[in-house]
Amino acid sequence: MEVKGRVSNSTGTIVQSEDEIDLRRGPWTVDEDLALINYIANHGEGRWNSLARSAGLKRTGKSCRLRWLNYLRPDVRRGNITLEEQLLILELHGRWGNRWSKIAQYLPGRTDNEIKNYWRTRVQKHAKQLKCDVNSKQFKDAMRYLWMPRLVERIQAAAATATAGSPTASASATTTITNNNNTTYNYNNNLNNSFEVHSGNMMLSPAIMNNNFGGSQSYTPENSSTGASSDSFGTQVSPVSELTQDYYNNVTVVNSNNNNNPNPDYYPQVQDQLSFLDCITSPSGLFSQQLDFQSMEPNTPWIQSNGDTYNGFWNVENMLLFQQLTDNM
DNA sequence: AAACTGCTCAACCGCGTAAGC
DNA sequence: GGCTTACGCGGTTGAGCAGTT
Repeated sequence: MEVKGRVSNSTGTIVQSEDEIDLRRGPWTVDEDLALINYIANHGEGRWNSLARSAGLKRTGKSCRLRWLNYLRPDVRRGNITLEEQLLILELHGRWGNRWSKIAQYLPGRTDNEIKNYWRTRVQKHAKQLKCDVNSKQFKDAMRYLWMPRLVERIQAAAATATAGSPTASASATTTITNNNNTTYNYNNNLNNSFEVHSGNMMLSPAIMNNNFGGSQSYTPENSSTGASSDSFGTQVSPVSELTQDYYNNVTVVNSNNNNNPNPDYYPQVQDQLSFLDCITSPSGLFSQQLDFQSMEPNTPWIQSNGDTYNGFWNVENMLLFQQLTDNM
């Protein structure tokens, strides 16, 4: 797809500025991705307009920035949104609304775009099914009193299953992924480090969850609820992720600092960082409004047997619960 | 097998704001 | 203070895919 950049002058005549000649739009090609990755590896990011020109990309700086931040960054995390992430998104959206980038700060590796898409496609869909506005009190209460407690239950269950079922593995273990072309990628280098960093910075890291829910094992990639959930981090690799991974494994963009963070700039310490323990237990915590997860009756199935949280939630039973909830208000 | 429908998500757009001159 | 440029954010679009009829 290639479009010529065109603008109209004061008389309405279509003119073509030098900068807009051959300006490309639409999906990025592998070559473009490589050019961008290569350029940023050598020169760093920022100054996106000049970067686009210098890298020989016929793209706007804006487009380059978006492609890098949302897709090509080595630490961008792909795959399904995990249960912990779902819970966090629901809670943080309740707190901040559509402040996607702010919410994304608490989900390392996730982009604001991804969270926004998640909210629009999954959460808003259920509001639509319930015939109420996503910002209505009814729907917010349904999320708070039905959806979120069930998510916590699922997270606990996943943690318990992982504790019982899998031997503790070394955090430095290699994760090997083989794609359809039988190309193998070992996640024991930078990305594995970045994964550990993710777990360390993650507000709802499995370690935290275990601590809060009675688990005692230390966190490892294998026993993480990330792995136990339907999420496929580490098992679902997009072509471009492979490209980036391959590039970073073989062409080498090595971060040598000792904190294992490949690029600390991506995850600045959030000033008012939340404590999940506080969220659950503190009277001033996020979930403090008469919400007691531990005493919630797990009477209604939260998920279907296929593990699909969303499709299984708004079943008849929960719809009735929702009805009762709204009737009592 | 073809047509249709719904969903997902990458990419674009417009706007507000910060920074630099 | 005003202008320009760059950046970042949130809203929206549309291509591609999967599922259904």
